[in-house]
Amino acid sequence: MATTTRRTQRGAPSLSRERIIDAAIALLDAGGEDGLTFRALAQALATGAGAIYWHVADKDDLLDAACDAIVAATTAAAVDGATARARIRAIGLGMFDAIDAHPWVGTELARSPAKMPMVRILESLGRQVQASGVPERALWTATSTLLNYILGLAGQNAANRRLARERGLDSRDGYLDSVATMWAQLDAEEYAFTRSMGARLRAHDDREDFVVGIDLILDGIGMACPADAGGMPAKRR
Amino acid sequence: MATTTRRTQRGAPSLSRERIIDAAIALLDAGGEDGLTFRALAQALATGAGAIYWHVADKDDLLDAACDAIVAATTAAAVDGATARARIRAIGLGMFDAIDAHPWVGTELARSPAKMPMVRILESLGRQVQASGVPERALWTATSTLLNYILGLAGQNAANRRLARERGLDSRDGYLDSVATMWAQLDAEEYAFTRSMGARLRAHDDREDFVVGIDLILDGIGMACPADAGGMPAKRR
DNA sequence: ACCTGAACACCGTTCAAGT
DNA sequence: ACCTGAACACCGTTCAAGT
Repeated sequence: MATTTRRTQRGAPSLSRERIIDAAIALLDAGGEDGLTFRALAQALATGAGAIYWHVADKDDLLDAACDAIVAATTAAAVDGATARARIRAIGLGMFDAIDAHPWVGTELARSPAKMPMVRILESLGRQVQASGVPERALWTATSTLLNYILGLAGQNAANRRLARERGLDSRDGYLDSVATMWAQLDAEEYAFTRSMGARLRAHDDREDFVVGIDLILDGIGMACPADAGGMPAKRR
Repeated sequence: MATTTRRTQRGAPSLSRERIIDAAIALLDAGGEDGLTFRALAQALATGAGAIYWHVADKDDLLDAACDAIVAATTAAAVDGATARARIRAIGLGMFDAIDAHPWVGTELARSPAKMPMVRILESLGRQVQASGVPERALWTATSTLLNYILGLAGQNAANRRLARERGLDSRDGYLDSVATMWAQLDAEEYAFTRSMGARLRAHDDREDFVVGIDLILDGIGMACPADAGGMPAKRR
């Protein structure tokens, strides 16, 4: 930020929790989870490593705060949609895109349940599931199934991005290709199903498949599908 | 193993990939992901840290192999069930119990997609989804939705166990209690849904909820429910 | 109150040297 | 072929000392 220099001139504290979190996010985006180091952070902020500990408890605290900054912005933005179903899709897609832009968020979500980021997602989803008319006793199961699905996919996406980066395969296609090739070398009998999915793996669109999965769970919950006439669950897709 | 001593006496190689993996699993079970260290491993095997690198590429390789040993045993054991639906439940529960016994497996699965452990689960699930009569074009989505749900829950369970351990809360109840207490302190309006789920959180049974989630997804897939007369998807639970 | 930066106790990994 | 263990290049975290 250009304002930082001026602020420092005036003698106001040069460091703040917010500046530290912003710098941490920048490092994480640039270099993945390995990119965030107290030494790198200190250098980026032109300070000593120890100074950071005045504003932040430890690395876990910093990671949580960075993750929460992304998740809070995402859940706050995902409010569009005419129906509850559409709004649930929007929340899911918001998380998908956020993790696409910041893969480390997917890893961090898997590491820190029961913290604020998770509560935000739970609250957003739960409200919409409730609004859709799911009966009281099914609310918890329905919402946590959705949440676990989203988290599972988030973790996988994050890990895939990390592996692609480590192997120097920048393009998503190159990475999927290498996985499909590995699948093709599996035993033909023992891994018949996996092998048969190779073509699908190469061709598939993560984001599209993600929404189909959400819809499938919503069907299972028994939530009315807007395309349906009578509001009964869709039978097949 | 008792035979190890004898083997060493005969001058056969004292170290093997298998022995290393077994020792790694023991360390991971005893001390979580932090418990596995090349130094601790070397000490447990009464050898030098460098010797391990003759049998194992690096820590990632070791972690993958340890994870795969657990997952392979789990998928191989989960073959029971009269219907495809029952067999899918068995696979899911097998993974649930394996991660309950070895929480680090949940973390590792989130870290290494497209490796053998994941392929094993994908294959087991996919075969049963296929056997249940899900149409060809829906196979990929149905299977990967199930897989992502299982992985998401696996990761959360693993993280919860790790946090409970770190905070010294051995009992599961104590940990859930601390989370529920945190939820109760949230803003009453902004987090109305989460707060309303506090009682459910304290009372719920992870394992039972897990199966309900699987059933819910299977309903969404449109898989026949054995309890149903006509084989149509259940409408409500 | 806030910052500095050297120091501590660890890591994973490598590698010359041994057998 | 297999093992040893010291050494290297890192970590997160602490803490006396400064302003």
